[in-house]
Amino acid sequence: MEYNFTDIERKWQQYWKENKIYKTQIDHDKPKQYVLDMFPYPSGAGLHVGHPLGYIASDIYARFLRQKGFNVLHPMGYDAFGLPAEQYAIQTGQHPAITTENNINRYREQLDKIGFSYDWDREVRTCDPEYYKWTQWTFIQLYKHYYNNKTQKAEPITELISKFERSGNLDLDASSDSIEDFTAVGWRKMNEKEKQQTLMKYRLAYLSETMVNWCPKLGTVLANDEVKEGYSVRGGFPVEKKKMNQWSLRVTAYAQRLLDGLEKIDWPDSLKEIQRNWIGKSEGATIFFKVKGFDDQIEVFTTRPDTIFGSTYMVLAPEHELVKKITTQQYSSKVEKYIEESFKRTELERMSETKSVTGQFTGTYCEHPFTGDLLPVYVADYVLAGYGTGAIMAVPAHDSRDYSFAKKFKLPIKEVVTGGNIEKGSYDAKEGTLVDSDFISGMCVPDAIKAVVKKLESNGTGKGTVNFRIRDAIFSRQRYWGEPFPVYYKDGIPYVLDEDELPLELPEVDKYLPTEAGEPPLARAKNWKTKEGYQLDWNTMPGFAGSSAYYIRFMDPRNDNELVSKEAVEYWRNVDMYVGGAEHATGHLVYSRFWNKFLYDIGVVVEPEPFKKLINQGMLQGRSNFVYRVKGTNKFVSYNLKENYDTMPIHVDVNIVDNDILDIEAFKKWNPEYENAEFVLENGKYVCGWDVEKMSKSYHNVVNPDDLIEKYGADTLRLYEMFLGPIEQSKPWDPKGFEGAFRFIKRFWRLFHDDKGNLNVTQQSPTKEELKALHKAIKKANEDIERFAFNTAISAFMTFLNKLYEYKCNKKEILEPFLIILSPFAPHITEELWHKLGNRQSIFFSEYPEYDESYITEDMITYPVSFNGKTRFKIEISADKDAEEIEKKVLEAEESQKWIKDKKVKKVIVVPGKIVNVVV
RNA sequence: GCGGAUGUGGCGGAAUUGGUAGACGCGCUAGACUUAGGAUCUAGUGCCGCAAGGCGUGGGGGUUCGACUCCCUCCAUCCGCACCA
Repeated sequence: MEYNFTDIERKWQQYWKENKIYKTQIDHDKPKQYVLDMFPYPSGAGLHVGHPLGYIASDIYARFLRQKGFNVLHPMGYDAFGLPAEQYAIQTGQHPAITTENNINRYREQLDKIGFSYDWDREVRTCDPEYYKWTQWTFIQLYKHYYNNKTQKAEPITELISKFERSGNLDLDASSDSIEDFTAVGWRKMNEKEKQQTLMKYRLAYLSETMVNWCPKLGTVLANDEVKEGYSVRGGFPVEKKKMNQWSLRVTAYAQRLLDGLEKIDWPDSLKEIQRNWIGKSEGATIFFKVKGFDDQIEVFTTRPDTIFGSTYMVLAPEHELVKKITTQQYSSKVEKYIEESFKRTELERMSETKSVTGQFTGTYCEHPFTGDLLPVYVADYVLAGYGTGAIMAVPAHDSRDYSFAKKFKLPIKEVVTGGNIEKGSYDAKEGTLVDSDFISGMCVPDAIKAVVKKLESNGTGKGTVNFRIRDAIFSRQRYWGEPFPVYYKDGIPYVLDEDELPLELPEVDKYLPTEAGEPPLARAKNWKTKEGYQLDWNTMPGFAGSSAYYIRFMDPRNDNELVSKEAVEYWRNVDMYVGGAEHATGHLVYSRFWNKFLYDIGVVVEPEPFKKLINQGMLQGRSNFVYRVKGTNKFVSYNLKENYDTMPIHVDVNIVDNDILDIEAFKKWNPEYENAEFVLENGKYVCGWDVEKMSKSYHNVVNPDDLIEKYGADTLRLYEMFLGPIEQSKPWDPKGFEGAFRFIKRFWRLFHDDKGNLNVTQQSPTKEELKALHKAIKKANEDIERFAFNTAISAFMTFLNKLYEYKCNKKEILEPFLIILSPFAPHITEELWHKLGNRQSIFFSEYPEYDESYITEDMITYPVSFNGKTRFKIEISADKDAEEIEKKVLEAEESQKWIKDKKVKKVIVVPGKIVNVVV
């Protein structure tokens, strides 16, 4: 009898569900482990085989840890707000809640078939009011806090107010928008509106008029991480800059802590590096340059204060606030024209024209703070408004961009650091000696930097500064399908709702489109007002709002009184193992770290970092097949004959190709165009070409997990996905290799049965050899699961199974532990056999077998003997022999003579237990 | 341009600390059972060579008794960032 996986898998999935095998509760007697997958956005396309890769890995890990005695939290939910459901709603009028619900049900069905060990009682959906109540709650807390740089944490805005009342903002060091100094008297003189406007500049969630990424096609603004190379990540639509009044989160306040925290977490280096670049810390100096003829100063940021004596002109970004003010009459029309043109150019054009430099002289000059020389001030869009101060001191000799600008506008180039050739190009390296630089001449670059900063600070013309590239996250979206802001407007001033009014539920609208006036969809909602009649905010929150704290909510998902109870958060603390794709490096993984740090500051969570260890699963690529059509005909040539014809390759559905042999009949039916196709065969077969590509419908190489489960079963799918290779690597899906995993499952089943399909397991005591094989497998499985190397663990199981066939072993004492160590990988077949052997409880309540070293140690060791590093023969030597005896044995051996012959033995290296190397 | 990663049979990959390179699986070859098999089992399978033997972890160089592993250098591929001052 063959293994009937369909019935057996269904049976146990049912059993696990009914008996709530995976239900998890706080248990103070057991150590906890929190194993989490990045929860999916439930798309309409369903899961393909690449999707569950990480879920399978974490599931194996979670099951393993349970058997090792840990209390494991392993939940799953849905990141359910988002654009695709809303776009679909715009097209069809179907409410996004319905689309989302349908997609979730489909996902759930697919997930269930794979046999995951999630505690579904903890499921959360970000679009559920019970859930987003706490997203809104956190927003309110962000609104009610500011960041105190002195204490390096978020503090209540009420404390800020009392500081203002005491001494204005004079001795305050807080993260804020640019703001003028005011005294306590000044504060008291402000009216309500002015006070609110002032506070807004300090809040961690704040409303401000800023340059945003506006995507007209999506009708919304986007955060920086949602834009890539001038296009929206979702949808790929062009994005432009626009000034708008928007909510933002003051992520920049946490920049240093976000950077420092990376040191303490176990994440892939590449991912940490991406975050470091994103945060973009650079140390340097801000320097003030007096503008001649004005009271104003231009503040610049530079990482190379040492090159200050090489500065020959100044540049302001077109958006810089001083540009208009300081431009002389003579140049004003030219400057205005330049600014206008540069605004017209989209980000995209600006980027594609990297090489050509543009700019315009303003007619004004600045004074050099040390020499008093006059430097011309230009406006040019190679200087970005959003970075540093939006102004630079140009040092053409030591900055390649300044160099090409200087060349174009015939500005002087003055070398101040040795090592380059300024005739040919700029010398940007931080190595060399300062020259022609007054008090720093003769110093090396690092010393010169320090000396200049010191001087700037002592004469008040500048100071040492740290600058970050990371920007505050824009938090408003002009879309329907997201969390409404718990915000209303009174006399044009925003206020947040009381916490007991949450959740503020998403209202119904007649259309999911902006209004005629261009207002967001929520402006369509009837009576979108507080009970006092104040207008509620029309924006909704972005995708990362709901995903920033879902791992916290999983700890206590049904708590209606708080985001998470003290008891739950103190027990589960944070995620021990987080598995997901690297594409979230600058989005979700930055925001949730920020969100967590804020919640940490206000005492909601107890760990400064949300995800202790993180593993990125690689992508599963598709393996595409091709047929070769003779150009201009309906004739197809087999792969190895195609050189004789003028052909073009055409993607063919991988489902009608087996082992690269085309099913010709299926091909004819596949597309009516090919119904009468002719074929040039080799050996009576049509051989297809192949290539590894992205898995995509248009390449006809998508593999669907449901089809595979139907044909081979979930255990085979799980096993094969893990066997393919290291989890973090991208690798192609080989449909043929899949059958190897299936063979293993079938062979495993047969080990327990006789030819007639009856259970056939004996009570005999195992031999030494059998025990050795078992304990080797236990050891290997243990080590490999711990380092997430599931592919090698599976090959150890295969080796073990091969051994048992060799020994013809069907002894319970060996097979039962084998079931347990295989069960995290193949839960269904092992559960079935476990029960067949007479066990009553689920195999997942059994204890992981203990590995015993004594079974593995060998009496005899086979030493490879090499001569000059080349292995020549092997020799068996008793394990208790010491190096001297081994050397003697080896040299006496007959085979040795052949390699020594007349040569002299110079040296013999013996590594006991490993190898022998003879140098002749 | 900057930063990171990866290069091992026909293919996916293994070698955890410098110690038998190619485990395990796919594919392939031959055979057994079979009406048949795309089921199962047995044997073989890095390359060259009849063999002895030689060559072999992207290329070149180095350290070492010994290098996929460490160092230098070059090449290729992938990913991230990109006028970031």
